[in-house]
Amino acid sequence: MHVAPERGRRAFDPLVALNAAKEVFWRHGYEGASLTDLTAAMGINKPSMYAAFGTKQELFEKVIQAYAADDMAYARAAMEQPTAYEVAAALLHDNAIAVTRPDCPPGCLSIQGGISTGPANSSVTEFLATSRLAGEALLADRFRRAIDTGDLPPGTDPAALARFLMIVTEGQAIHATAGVSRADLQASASLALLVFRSLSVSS
Amino acid sequence: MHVAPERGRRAFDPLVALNAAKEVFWRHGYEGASLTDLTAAMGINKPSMYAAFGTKQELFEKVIQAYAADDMAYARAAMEQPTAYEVAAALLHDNAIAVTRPDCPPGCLSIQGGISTGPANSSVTEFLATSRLAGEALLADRFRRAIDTGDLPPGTDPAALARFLMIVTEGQAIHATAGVSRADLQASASLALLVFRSLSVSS
DNA sequence: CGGCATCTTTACCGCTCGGTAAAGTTAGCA
DNA sequence: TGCTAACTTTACCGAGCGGTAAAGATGCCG
Repeated sequence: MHVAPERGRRAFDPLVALNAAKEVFWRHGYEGASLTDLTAAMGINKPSMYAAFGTKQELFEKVIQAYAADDMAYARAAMEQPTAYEVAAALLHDNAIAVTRPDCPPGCLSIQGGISTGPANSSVTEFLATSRLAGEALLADRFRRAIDTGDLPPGTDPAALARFLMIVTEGQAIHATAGVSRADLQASASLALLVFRSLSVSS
Repeated sequence: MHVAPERGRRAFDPLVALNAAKEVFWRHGYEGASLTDLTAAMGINKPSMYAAFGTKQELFEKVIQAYAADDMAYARAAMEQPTAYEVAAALLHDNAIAVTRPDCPPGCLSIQGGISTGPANSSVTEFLATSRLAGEALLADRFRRAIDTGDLPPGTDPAALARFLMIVTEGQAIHATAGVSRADLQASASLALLVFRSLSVSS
């Protein structure tokens, strides 16, 4: 697993190229992004792409890793808020911002990337769905701790609450791709947060 | 606009074929569904498909019409409920059912069909987004009437409320494609409906 | 400066895509 | 029964797909 020392140095910055590929996948999805589109945006030819990142699917996986590390950092940060309500508020409001960045395509790469694919690429769809559910499980854990500390009422279903919030973020992402404004998405986030006022009263 | 009387009769049922095409588009999306996949599922050859339905895009438009008429009937029915709360409850619960039908692909054709496409088919994405927002406008109108009749508090923002509910339905659809169960989606619907308890208290 | 490992470029592979021309088949009407 | 209009079948089109072989440029090291 040792990479040989490079003799003839690479003529492009892999990080810049990866970010360019990310935007193309984000806008057109895994199958909608052709290698011609991708390499044109990356400023390199197909064999260079192949040597640096592997197959199209391997490139996509690296893009997803970069996306999770950079563009999804707000979600990890939200979970560190002191109270469950603040966790939810940060998640929903920061998601409204994330899916309407003027310097990025609208929506969320995890959904745009491959919510549906042809029969040959169903593994892409499954991989993205699994990783979204993994994030939801982390959020449920956060709410479980909130129940333990008395921050949320004992009867609360932490998994259901996490699922509801993730559903809202996904709906926000879909809405963003339809051109709905950041302000309107934040209004819906505020509306969604009203459920916290009734949590203690519900079963 | 008069159709010539048919001499050599068609050897397949166009409605059955259209339903078969609907399932393929629903599962694989507009671009992920190849003409080969589509015609195989429809039980006909490409020229027959072409003669009966036109181009792939025209076939897709006819599929969407059938989908709106049949599979989205629950949404129109929900809006006829007597109170705003019952409208929302019917919409969210029936949507949870609609996106998890065992005899249909998971999720919603409007999202699966083309939430992202290659550069050549962006019109499909735009068409679907526009029709989703049209449904949302109808829902906002319904809430506007509810405010007029005193069913909803005067300070309520009908467009924001409609947007929130549509966001939830879209998130449910995405969740359904990840394999989340109907019962879990209905639990999140019940959670979302809690916002109605706080509507009078919010601005 | 020569040798060579590396990267980049050009050109191309087999395959599938959406779409169609033309021949073959079917059925109603005279 | 034979003509004719419609539909179906077969075979194919140019274009673009993901991926790659082979030749040409580049730069470090001895």
